[in-house]
Amino acid sequence: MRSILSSSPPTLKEVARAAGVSRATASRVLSETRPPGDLTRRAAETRRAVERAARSLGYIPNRTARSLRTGRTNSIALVIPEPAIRLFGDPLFPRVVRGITEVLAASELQLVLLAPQTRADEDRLEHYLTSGHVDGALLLSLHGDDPLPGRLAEHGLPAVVGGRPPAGSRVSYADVDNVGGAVAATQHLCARGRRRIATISGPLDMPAARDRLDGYRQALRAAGMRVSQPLMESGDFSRDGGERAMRVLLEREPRLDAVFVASDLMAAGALQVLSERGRAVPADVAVVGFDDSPFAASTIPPLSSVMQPIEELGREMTRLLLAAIATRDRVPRRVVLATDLVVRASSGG
Amino acid sequence: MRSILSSSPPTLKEVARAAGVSRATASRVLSETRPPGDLTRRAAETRRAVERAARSLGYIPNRTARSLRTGRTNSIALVIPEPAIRLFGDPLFPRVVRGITEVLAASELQLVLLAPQTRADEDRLEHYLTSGHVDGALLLSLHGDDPLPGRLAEHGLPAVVGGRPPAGSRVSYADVDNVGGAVAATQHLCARGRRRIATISGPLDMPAARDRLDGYRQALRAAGMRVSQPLMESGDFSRDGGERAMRVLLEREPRLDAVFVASDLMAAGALQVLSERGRAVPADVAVVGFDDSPFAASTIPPLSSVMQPIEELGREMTRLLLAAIATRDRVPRRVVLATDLVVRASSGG
DNA sequence: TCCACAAATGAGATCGATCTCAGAACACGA
DNA sequence: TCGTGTTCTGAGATCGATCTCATTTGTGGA
Repeated sequence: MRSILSSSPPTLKEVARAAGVSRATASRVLSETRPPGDLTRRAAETRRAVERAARSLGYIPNRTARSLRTGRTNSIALVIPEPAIRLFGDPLFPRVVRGITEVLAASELQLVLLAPQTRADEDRLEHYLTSGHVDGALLLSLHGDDPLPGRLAEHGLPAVVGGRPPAGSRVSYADVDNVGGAVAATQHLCARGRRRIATISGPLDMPAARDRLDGYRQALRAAGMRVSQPLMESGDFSRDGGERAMRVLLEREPRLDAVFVASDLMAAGALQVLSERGRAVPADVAVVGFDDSPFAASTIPPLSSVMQPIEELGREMTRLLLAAIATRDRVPRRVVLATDLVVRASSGG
Repeated sequence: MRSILSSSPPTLKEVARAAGVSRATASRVLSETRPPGDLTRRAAETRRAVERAARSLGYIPNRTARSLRTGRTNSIALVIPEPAIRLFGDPLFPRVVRGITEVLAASELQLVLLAPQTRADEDRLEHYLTSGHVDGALLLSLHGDDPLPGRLAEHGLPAVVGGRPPAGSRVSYADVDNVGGAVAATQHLCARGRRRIATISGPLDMPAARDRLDGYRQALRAAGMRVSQPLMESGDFSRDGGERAMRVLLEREPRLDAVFVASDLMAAGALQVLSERGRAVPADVAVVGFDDSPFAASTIPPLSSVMQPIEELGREMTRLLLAAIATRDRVPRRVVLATDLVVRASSGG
C-alpha cells in the first residue's frame, strides 16, 4: 500500500515510474479495454507490471483531467425543477428513475439528479450543465415556457425532455399519449350512456394537464356533445385539489353524471367528496382517473384509470439521450408511448 | 453574438485575443472578484474590454479545465443509497434536502443527488466520488456497515454522515438524539401509569432504529421495569410493517397497555389494528410515535410523537461539510440535535 | 523632472490525463 | 540469417483554465 504520508493521490506519472514505463503506455494499459489474447508476450508483461503498480499505489484516474482531454464526463444529469416536497412526493418520479437506471445499468454513465429550488438555483444549474460537467441531460416536469431546453440546445448539449416540451423548442422528447388516454376515458364514459360528463384537469401550465383536457374536449365533440365551461374545473394533481374541484363541480352542476379526473390522486379526493355527498359511484356518477396508480385497484369502488407506461418513458428518454450523445446528432426526435384505459368498477365496469 | 458556424464553445484564449490582452489578464478579470473602486484607469479599461469580449462571444468558462487547475469542483454530492421507491417515498428526505439547499443557497456550490440502486451502482458511485467530481459528500440513510465513509476518508474526500454512522468509522456526522427521544417517550408512558409497555422498532440494521430501541430499554430499566423480549417487535418503518407488528404483539401479549412505535407511519398502522381489535386508544392502550409527521395531528386519536428537527439536521450536515472543505481539516466532528416529545391524545394527553 | 514603489500585465509553467506520430522491438516467412 | 510488416512504446503536444514571476506601466513625492 502507498505511504500514508504522501498527501496527494497518486497520478498516472507515478504509476508509470513505478512500473518502469512511460505515461503513454500506462495510460493505454489502464484505459484501453482490449480483447485479451491477441497480445504479445512483451505486451502482456508490461500490462501486468502496470496493473500491479496501479493496484499497489491505489491509483484512481483523475476524471477531471481525463474529461478535459477527451471532452467526455461519463455522467448525465436528470433535471427535475420541483420543490423538494413535490420531488419526493410525486409517485411518478421513482418510476421514471427506475426506467432510466435500468438503461444506464448497461453503460458506464453516472446519473446525477439536480433539483433547482429557486431562481438562483436555476441559473447555477444552467451554468453547471453548459460548462461541461455532464455529457447530456434528461429534463423532467418542465413547466410552461421553461427556457432551459433552448439554452442547452444553443450550447450544443444533448438533452431529452420527458413529457411534451415547451412549445417551439426544437428538442428531443419522449411523452405518453395523454390526448389519446383522455379520449379513451371520455369515450368510455360516453359509451356507458353518460350525458353530463365533467372533468377535473391538472394545472394548465403543465403540458400533460393541457393534453388531457384537450383529449376530453375532442372526445366530447366527436360524440356530438357540447363542451361546457361549467363542467371543467382544474386542480393541482393533489388529493386535496381533487376534493376541492369536485365540490366546486357539484355546486355548479349538480346534475353531472360522470367525471374524468386527470390524476388518480385527485380522483381519490373526488371519490371521497362524492361519497360524503351521497352520490353513488358509479350508479349516480361514473369516475375515471389517470395514472393507474397502485392504489387505484383498492379505492372504493375500484377506480377505472388510464395506464401510462412511465418506466418505459424513462427508458425511452435515456435511449434517445444515449443515441444523441453517441452519434453527435442534434436532430430532434420524438417518441410517443401509448396509454391504455383500465376499466374497473368506478365507471360501471 | 458569436457566429453560428463555430462549432466548439469559445475559450478564454479567444476572449483574450478579442479583447487584445493575454490569457492571464482575461482570466483575472473574469474570475477575480475584487472590490471595485481601487483600480486604476488603465485597469478599468482592460476590464471593460475583456468583459465586453466575453459577453459578445458568449463565453462560459470550462469548469473541467478550471477544476483541473484549482483542484476544486464547486459541487458536492448528496448520497442516498435507497431504492427509488423509498427514496421518493420517505417523507424525511425532502426535509433534509430543504435544510441542505437552504445553507447552500448562500454559496456557489451545486448539489448533485446520487442514489445508487445496485451493487454495481455503488462501485461506480465510489469511483465517481473519489475521482474528483465533487469537493465533498453528504451521506444519508446508510445501512449497517456501509464501507463508504471509510473509503472516502482514505481518499481524503470530506464527508459528513446524516444519522449515526457505521460503528468504528472515523467520520463527521450530525444526528438527532434518537436515544433521548425514545427515553422521553417511554418515560412519558411510565409516568402515565402504564406497566406493560411494548415497542415496535425499526429495522435493526439501521442505527436510528437501534438507538430508539436502546432508549426504550434504558427508560424501562431506569423506571425499574423489566425489559421483556415478547414486548418488542420490529417493523420496517412502513405502515404495513406497523400493522403486522401490532398484530404480532397483541397475539403474544394481549395484556399490553402501551406501545412506543419507532415511526409515525408504523404508528398509523398500529392504531388501525388496535381499532379493529376493539382496543380503545388511549384508554386501553396508549400509543406514542416518532417523527411528529404532518399527519400525526390528524390520526384518530391524534398521535403523540417525538419531534425531530430534520431540516436542522440537513443544515447542520451542510455546515459541517462546508467547514471541512474550507479548512481542509479532517478531524471528525459530531453534532447531536435535541428531539422533543409532542404529547397529544393517543397517550392520554 | 526624476526616482522609488506599487499596480497591472504577459510569457510560460502547470494541473493529469489522452492522443499523435515516429521510432524500436518483435514475429514470421524466405 | 535477413528483410518486411506488424505491434508496442515513448517523447512531446494537447485539452482550457489558473498561477508564478519577471517585466512593464503608472503614480506620487521630492
